[in-house]
Amino acid sequence: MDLKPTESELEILQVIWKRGQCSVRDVHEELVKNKEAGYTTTLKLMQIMHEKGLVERDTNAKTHLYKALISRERAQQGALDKIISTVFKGSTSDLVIQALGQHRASKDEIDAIKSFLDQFEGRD
Amino acid sequence: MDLKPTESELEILQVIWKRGQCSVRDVHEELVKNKEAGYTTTLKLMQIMHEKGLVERDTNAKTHLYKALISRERAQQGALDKIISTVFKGSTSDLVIQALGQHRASKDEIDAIKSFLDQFEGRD
DNA sequence: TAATGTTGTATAATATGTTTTCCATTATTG
DNA sequence: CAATAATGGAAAACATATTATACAACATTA
Repeated sequence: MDLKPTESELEILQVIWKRGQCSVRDVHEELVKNKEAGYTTTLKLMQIMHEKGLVERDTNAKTHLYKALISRERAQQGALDKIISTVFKGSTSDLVIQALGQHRASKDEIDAIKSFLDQFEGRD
Repeated sequence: MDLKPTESELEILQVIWKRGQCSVRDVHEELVKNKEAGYTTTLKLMQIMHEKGLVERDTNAKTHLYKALISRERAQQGALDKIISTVFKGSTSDLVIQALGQHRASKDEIDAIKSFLDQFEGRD
């Protein structure tokens, strides 16, 4: 299984991840809030995603319901792996530092990350 | 200016960033260490990158010399912005935590990140 | 100096992958 | 059954990647 969603497929996955289970129309309504898109375009993409095994669907009712077969976490990791190797010379800490440096995190975020880091302390 | 390098363009930029100034052959020799590629393919890609304004070139000598017009940092930020919005719901700290969680950073890396975070402390 | 080989760039054609649209068909339900 | 909504397939429209071929510059040497 390849399981590497394209750009548009990710937009659709976003919606499915958020709502859990969606009809094509559900997804489409959500997408058009942010961009132009024809209904059949959304439909077609979801069909393709089904062929690729990115989503499954329940065809019992008239309106088919789609669910994600790839987790948000896995897609996140895939995206991270890709950019770490293509622009960050393989260095995760470079990525982390660049992300934090630009973003100017809030105190809460910083604390969340610090306490997350504490988990690892004394483990090596 | 759009300035969003494709996958292959990034591979080429890697080499240029590392060496500073390159002929097509320089880049090509480096690329073929890691993958199959025809010389004219590399040439064509670099020509396209020139058209897009990703690189500039000095055509005085017979062998043209290319330099990057986009910095590694900017490409990194662009890549980060993209995946933060497409898979991380806009949350930078989610990205950081996911990156660290998977990667199992070394103590040195953790310390580097912590001290980096300390810079921000008390700034909000 | 004319012929030849080498190395480089340019261009055109082709292949591949993604996104989008159109339309005929099928299924559901009022 | 008719109206409505969804599906599936074909194909156009794009973007990206690859390859083949042509041509220019230059050095070498017979």
